[in-house]
Amino acid sequence: MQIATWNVNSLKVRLPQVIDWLQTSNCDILALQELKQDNDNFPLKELNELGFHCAFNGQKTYNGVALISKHPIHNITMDIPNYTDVQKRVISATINDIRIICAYVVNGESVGSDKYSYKLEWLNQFHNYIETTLEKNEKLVVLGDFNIAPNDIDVYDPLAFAEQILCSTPERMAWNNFITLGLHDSFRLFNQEPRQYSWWDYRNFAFKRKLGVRIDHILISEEVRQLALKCEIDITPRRNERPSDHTPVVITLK
DNA sequence: ATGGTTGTGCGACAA
Repeated sequence: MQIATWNVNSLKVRLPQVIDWLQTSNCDILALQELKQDNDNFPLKELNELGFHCAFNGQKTYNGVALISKHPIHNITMDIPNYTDVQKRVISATINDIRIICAYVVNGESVGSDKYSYKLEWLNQFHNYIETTLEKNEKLVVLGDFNIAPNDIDVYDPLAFAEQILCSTPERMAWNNFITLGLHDSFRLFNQEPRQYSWWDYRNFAFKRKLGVRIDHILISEEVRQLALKCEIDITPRRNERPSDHTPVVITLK
């Protein structure tokens, strides 16, 4: 059983790549972020015809998240309950007895900006939502674009990124608060190497120059950790024509 | 590099 996360930066543009990747990877559950389209435009018919179940929470132009699954999707929850947020960033559901939370965390633009304040408040609300969910679901996977590089090893130039967006102490504290809940950074359970990135800026040939950041993550509860066989970043889609700036991260469970 | 590129949607804004 494979579960993956991928920020596609426009599902409209990336749909052929998503379908191609679903078929070549043989992934069971794919969590998408940054659909950048409203629900009326979600390619439901096309994905259904290929045998996938879908749940989606989109909006025009920005944000938007979805779950695409070979298995039926149950108990779908949109957004963070009891937190008023017009931006569509979260969708949760149960698939094969595993509770899945797919998130597109606020980017935050730059430290000290209004968007940064929103990011920190959003992360606090998200933490509370995960905590509540964990009380009711032993098998939990929280995955998506976290827009946080947890440690200096996750950044190509730690000095340049020090206390900047994606790497600031308050953001990393928010990440550590997820870990304190008992969740594991599944990628680092299996790989301690540097230069393991999930996002590369479109500008300055960042991908070719291997200047990336690891900001897309799969957090797993202890009960899921017992099932985990591996977690890998698949950089092949980043080599596509007209790629997303992010690439998929995939966990394999027993 | 206070630049650079991509996406939405057609001018800015977001990332």
